[in-house]
Amino acid sequence: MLRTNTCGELTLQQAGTTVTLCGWVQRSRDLGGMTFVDLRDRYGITQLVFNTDTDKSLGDAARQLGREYVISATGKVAERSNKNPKMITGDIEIIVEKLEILNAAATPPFTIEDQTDGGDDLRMKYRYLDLRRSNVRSNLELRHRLAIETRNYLDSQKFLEVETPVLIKSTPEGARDFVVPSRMNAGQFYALPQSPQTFKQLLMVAGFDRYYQIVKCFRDEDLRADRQPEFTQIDCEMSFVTREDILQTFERLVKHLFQKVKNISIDKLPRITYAEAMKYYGSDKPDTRFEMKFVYLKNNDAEDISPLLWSGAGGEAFKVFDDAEAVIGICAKGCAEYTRKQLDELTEFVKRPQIGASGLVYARYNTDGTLKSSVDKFYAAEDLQKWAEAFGAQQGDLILILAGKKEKTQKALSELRLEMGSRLGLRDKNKFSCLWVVDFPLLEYNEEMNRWFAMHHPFTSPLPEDAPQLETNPGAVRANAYDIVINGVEIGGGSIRIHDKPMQQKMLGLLGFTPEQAQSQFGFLLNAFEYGAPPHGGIALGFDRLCSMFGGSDSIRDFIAFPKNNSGRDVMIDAPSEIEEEQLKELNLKLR
RNA sequence: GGUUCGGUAGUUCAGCUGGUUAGAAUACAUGCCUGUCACGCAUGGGGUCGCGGGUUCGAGUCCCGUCCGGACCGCCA
Repeated sequence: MLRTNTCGELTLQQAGTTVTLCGWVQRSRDLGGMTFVDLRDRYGITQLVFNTDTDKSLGDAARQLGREYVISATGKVAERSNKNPKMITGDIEIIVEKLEILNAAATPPFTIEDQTDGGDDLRMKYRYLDLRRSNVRSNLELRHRLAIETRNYLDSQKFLEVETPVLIKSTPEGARDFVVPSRMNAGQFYALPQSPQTFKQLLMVAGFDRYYQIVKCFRDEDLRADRQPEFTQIDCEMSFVTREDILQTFERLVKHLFQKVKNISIDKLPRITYAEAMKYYGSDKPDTRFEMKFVYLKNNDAEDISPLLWSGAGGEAFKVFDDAEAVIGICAKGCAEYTRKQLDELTEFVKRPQIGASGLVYARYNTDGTLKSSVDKFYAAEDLQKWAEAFGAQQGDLILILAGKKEKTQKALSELRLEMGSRLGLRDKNKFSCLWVVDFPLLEYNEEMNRWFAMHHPFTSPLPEDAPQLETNPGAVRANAYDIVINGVEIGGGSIRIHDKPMQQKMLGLLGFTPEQAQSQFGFLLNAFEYGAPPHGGIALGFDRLCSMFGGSDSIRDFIAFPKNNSGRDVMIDAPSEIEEEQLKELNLKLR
């Protein structure tokens, strides 16, 4: 060993002993007669002292040290005359007797500090320097902790970790596949898995009973702050279970992780249906750290919500509301004081093309009890009063209303709800609100493609009570599927799978596969179902998202050692890149 | 494929309505300094204003194109 100790562990207890530390020069402070050097490794920072009086040449050598030099220093641990309470090793310092430069370093392009001066692009290009920063390192330590605790829990529940192949077969459903040409099979391609879905089901057929894998998955789609082309899932599957068993097993996993990693106790996870989520939050992944549920003033296609609109205070009709399929609003507590400018900002917000509302109606419930709205011209005071009641609004609150096509309005209002939540400081990164969303629709109709698509995936089973409707009214069939949502982020999802061949064939038929296509694409699975497939179901949790959630960040990139940028590039190694003509030839590929 | 914001010193940024020698902080270098810990003080070097074209007497600034990066929409079963 080149060292006797690390830079994060020495205290007064070791005072007087001679130690050798190795690490990187964080910073040096040259005071003329003496020089202080902060030596850093993964474990912490320890101060080295050089005194010219004691050893002139050693003092001069210390002055020559640049940032990020790799050095070895031997000396006595001594109590400091000026202690630094901010440092773990702040009580001691090393009076250096021997200094060795193990490797000099060029000046780094950005500062290796918690608050670095480097931008994202530069940090990614020199990611190995970025990873030296303690906050990035602690993100990866958190990731490690979560992986360990996940394995501990699943192991305790008799789950077996089994590796599944990475070179598999391309399928037309779902996301775009990454594709790998096969040299030995000219003109043929492997695909990288979007998830080990079919393999884990085959493991159930094989009788493995409980499987998990912390596994890389690949999707060739555009990136986001929370989406990488290669990402990691906690992938799980269980046999002989009901939905209830799975929800409880993984609810306990989530509680275990919060308890062990963050020391937070989580209550029983509430469950809401997809229909309720859409109705009250306009989203299938509601952020339930705050209420602010939708209130419907009008909803043409629901009988349970009576219209709360009476148009024509001044004999004039408000066409926007009269023509709308739905008129929905939220109540922002204590926002009646919003200025014209703030309201204009909100209007701009909902009118952005990404959200696409055509306008925003507001009503202030003033502290004097009067109601002032942007549609006073069309509605009498008593109408507004009825709205306020419907919203449960109190004096000082602000009601914000959108109108239009129902689904679009729900979606837009969902964005506005989140925006208001943020403005009101209701989305605290240190608070966690988890829930299950259940009973998703099994199928979605795609108008462009003119056919049904699986909302989850083609192996999801319908709810037994809805299955008879598969032929007659596929759109109404609910799936035996569930998502786990934390703070408005979809952390994971799964379902009870189809485990018999006729149902799977029917499902693939609904999705537009001919029997021949079904056989050629998924024959291995259909055949396996003939040989005693147990009832089974499972879930997959987005591990990167889980890490960023626990770390209180919106971006998963800081929780991945070597992430890709927005265009799917690794700017450090400069991938993807062109390949040699020779390689192309071997692979039987020709570029256009 | 689309919307939007940005690209100026090693780095992070400022740069007004187009106008004289493009600034700050930090980093770096040199010197001084014996208890610093974001040490301090002084001095200094450092710029293809992403790239190409246009408008103009004059462009970092305006226009067009292009490249790169960020956020978002589409997409992501």
